[in-house]
Amino acid sequence: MRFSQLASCFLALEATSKRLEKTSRVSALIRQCDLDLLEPLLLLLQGRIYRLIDPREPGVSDRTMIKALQTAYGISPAAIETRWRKHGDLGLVAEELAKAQAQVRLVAETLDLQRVHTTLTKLAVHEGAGAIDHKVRLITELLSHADPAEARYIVRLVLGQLRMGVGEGIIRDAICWAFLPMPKGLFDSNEHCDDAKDNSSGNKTPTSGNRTVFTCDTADDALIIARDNPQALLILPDESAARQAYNLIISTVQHALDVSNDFAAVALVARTRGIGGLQAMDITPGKPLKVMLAQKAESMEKGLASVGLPCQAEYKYDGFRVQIHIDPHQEVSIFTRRLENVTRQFPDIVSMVKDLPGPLILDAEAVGIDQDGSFLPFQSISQRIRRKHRIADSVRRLRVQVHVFDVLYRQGSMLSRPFQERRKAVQELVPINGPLQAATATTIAEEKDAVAFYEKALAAHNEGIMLKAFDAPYRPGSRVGSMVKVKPVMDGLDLVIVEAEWGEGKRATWLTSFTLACQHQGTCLAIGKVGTGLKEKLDDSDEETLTFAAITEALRPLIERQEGRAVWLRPELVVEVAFEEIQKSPSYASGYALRFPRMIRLREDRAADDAASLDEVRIAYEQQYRRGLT
DNA sequence: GTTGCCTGCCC
DNA sequence: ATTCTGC
DNA sequence: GCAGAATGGGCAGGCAAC
Repeated sequence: MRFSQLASCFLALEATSKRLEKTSRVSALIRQCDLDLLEPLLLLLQGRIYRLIDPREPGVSDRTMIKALQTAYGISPAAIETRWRKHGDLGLVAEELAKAQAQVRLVAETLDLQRVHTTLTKLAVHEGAGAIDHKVRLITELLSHADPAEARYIVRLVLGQLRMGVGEGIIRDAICWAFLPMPKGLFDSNEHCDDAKDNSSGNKTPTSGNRTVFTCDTADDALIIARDNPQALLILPDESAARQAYNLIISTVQHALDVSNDFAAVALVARTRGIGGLQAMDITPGKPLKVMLAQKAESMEKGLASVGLPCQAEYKYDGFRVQIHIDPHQEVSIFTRRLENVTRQFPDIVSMVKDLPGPLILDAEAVGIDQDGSFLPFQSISQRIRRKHRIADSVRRLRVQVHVFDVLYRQGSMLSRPFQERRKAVQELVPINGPLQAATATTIAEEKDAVAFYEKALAAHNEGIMLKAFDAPYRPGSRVGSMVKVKPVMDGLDLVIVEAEWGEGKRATWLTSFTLACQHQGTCLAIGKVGTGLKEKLDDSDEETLTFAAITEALRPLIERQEGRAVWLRPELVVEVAFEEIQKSPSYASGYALRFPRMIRLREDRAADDAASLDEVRIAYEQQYRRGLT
């Protein structure tokens, strides 16, 4: 397959926000792709170079890419930054430069998909001195053969930012559309689907001919027929049944992805062994699963409404997520939320669990504790997560305590078991106290129970609580309403904007990142940046809406100097910023920084002198750890 | 030899 | 991590 | 209701620049 085919698919995907159209285009592409190219194709469609579980990384981001563009197109870094500021996307910069060069350059080899992927793979080679030069050469080599559209996507692939609105959901659905039996009549009325099919694969798609029509009474019947007849076209009694059947087929693929985290393997099984093959795929202790994520609740009331009563509440610990595996040989491995293997970094956790009855998969939070057993701030424990050297030393200095809150595998997969049952397994497996312990939890019958437990959690220096629906299955990688977090709302601070940066992607024409400062003896001391909380679109029903456009215009007259994407401002505009915590900062001039900052509103009534002073920040810093003790 | 920028990944 | 947005 | 794309601070490691 030529890389240009992928590039033109990317162009079409970028041009629409409609999910069905995206799904249709992706499915057309994977349907016509040779089976041995499925792996690179599916990776590149996701904007990845390596599989999720592959520990390799390209090691190239903005700065190295600017060097590569400099080498490839002979343009100075300053000029590249200027164009970056204009387009908000280095891929678009490359495309522009490639266009300008196309007139001078004579021949170009055509790039094929396999070659592009293989070359990108080589970015990860670590070879000490000269590594950056090597990466620059690899990128330059690809760009020298790329037409403008290809250049755009080569750059974005290297940076891991396709910005096409295509994620795992659409690729999952596309695998279904391409390789599995489908109910008739669901998307026929959607013109885009037919469109894409006709355009890119004509009438001879592997699955469109020779279809046997089956009439099914229910969605469950349809799934059975689909399993036994890979070429089936399913006729359901009505649209609702057809949709149910479709959802069942999608869930089958989702299940296979959940347990494998490997799109190419799943696509191959779908193509060669159909639904039965997908259903037979199962969790393998030792292979990581994605973790289930919690939604944030605006209040206790809304949180409880989301999970339903009665429910379970747990402390929300300020540590990091660990998925602990014991395989059939009783070998332990530990994975982070992003499926990084951190077993080597945590020998202490390995010894905590090594005598549990495997095979087993536990979901837990690891928290740092000091000599007295009180919690350490997240910054401390984070020193251990990526450590490669002097690990034994760090194990001695930074002790961890592991709070187990879920069991995903115990005598078989527990994913579809109700949470209540999984939680019972936690209690059977893990003690209440000690270095490895069950997360502190309670049953909530009504709101006042939850409030009392929440107060207790805060008094014990936790971030807040988790609320979990008793009957919910474990949904790897999803952020669903059956699991919510409730955290305190912190007071905001009024701070002055002293610098800003132009945005990227769809926010390229606005200032989108703002450096904040507090006051100290007549000068501004930086305390961090904020770049979220503002809206892209004006909300007519809300007079107070703060948009990127509005703040950009408010700041424009204050611009003193610009360089690349950076903007220096006269410190006049005051904004209210919310945050979770004030931290000691090793980098900001004030000595403090805000954890999870977000913009609340403009304070046009305030002058720079009215912004928070360093003393106020210091007081807020000291004060925050007393919360919940009163 | 030391410092500082860059990257990726925790939150 | 938080937040906003489109389907 | 969910996925995706914007954006935050700080950490270790690794390379380049000094």
